[in-house]
Amino acid sequence: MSSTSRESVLSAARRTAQAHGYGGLNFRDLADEVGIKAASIYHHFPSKADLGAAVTRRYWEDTAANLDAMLAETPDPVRCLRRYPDVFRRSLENGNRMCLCSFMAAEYDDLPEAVKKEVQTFADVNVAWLSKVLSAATVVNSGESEPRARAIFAAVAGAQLLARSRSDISLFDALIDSYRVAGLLPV
Amino acid sequence: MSSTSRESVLSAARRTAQAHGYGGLNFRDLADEVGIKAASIYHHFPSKADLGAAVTRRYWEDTAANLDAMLAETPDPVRCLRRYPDVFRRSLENGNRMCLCSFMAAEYDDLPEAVKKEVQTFADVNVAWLSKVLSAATVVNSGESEPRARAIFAAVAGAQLLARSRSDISLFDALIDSYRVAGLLPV
DNA sequence: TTTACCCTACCTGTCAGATGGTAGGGTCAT
DNA sequence: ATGACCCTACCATCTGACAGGTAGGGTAAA
Repeated sequence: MSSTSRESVLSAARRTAQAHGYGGLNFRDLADEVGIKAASIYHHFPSKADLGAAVTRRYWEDTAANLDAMLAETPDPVRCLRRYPDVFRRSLENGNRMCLCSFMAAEYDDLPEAVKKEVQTFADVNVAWLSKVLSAATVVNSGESEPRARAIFAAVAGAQLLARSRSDISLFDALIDSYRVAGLLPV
Repeated sequence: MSSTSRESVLSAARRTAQAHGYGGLNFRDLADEVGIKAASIYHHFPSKADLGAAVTRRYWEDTAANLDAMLAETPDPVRCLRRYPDVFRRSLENGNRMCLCSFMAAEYDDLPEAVKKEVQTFADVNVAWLSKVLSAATVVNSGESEPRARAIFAAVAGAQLLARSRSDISLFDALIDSYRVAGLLPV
């Protein structure tokens, strides 16, 4: 029971930030959602910046775990790579939300330093995983896997952003498909 | 002399929104920047939503004009296509800012309806232009130019987002380069 | 040409609501 | 009796919005 509030705040904040960004987070609404009072959140997180950093850190930790689980489940690197866009697709499925860190990349100028750091780590985690799987798949010349990983990450994030602005998941699917046709993603 | 304030508000709002989004716009700061009082902005724009829509509309109008000018200046479609990412690069050069409509795509849930409409038009303008130039360049099978146009638009927007989150223009350049290597953009 | 009227552009003053944050106190398990 | 957890009650600040006023310029009937 004890640490449940903290966890609830964390996951409510995550959901909210995926729809409204860091700026859209506020203690009162968060508290209402969790069922405690706004001031009580300060017991778990000394400031909004701390909450933001904790949420973002948890976000990339979860993502890293998901990606590793996916690779364990689908060891064939080409098939696994094929599933990568699903990670971003799921946010859209979940109420037309988007990647927390893409949103925060937009809000970059207004982010506390600690939050910026976690946002960058999210990108690092994705690029590292993609780079590893690309290498294993040998779809790309060795030494080219990291630039390609970055390109895939950026392009998929862009596809999510555009699809969100139309509330249209099929647009996301079409974009990923076009990336494959064009050769950015392996077929 | 008369309509100068309105224009000043419009361009100040554009600069601000490219760094802080629609949510980052506020009448007082805008008024300070322009040199009038906050309430006076209501003389030109009846509400924040109206201001937001006007700014966004002006933004895609300017972009459309820029793209057309570029095509007039560089009629060779392949060479012109090569210059397309520069449109997005310039925002980064200008104080690590980003595309107004990419930012607003993230803020989509909190946007007034009139603003959403203009944001979508911005995407339409870009895709239409890219599609036209892709067709002329015959780098893509006919019928494939529009999906490819969308893919390029989304990918370039994603590259800008990632580069912004690192305040690193050379990362943007590297991403565009990777897109070319991968075959998404013509070399 | 004077009087009456209207328009544009901006101002002062104010308000209600939201926001991040603080002080200090209560409850309950260990 | 100590600390984890949560509360009530505030506060300062910011925000979009509005009411009402003013200064200057144009228009037009008398």
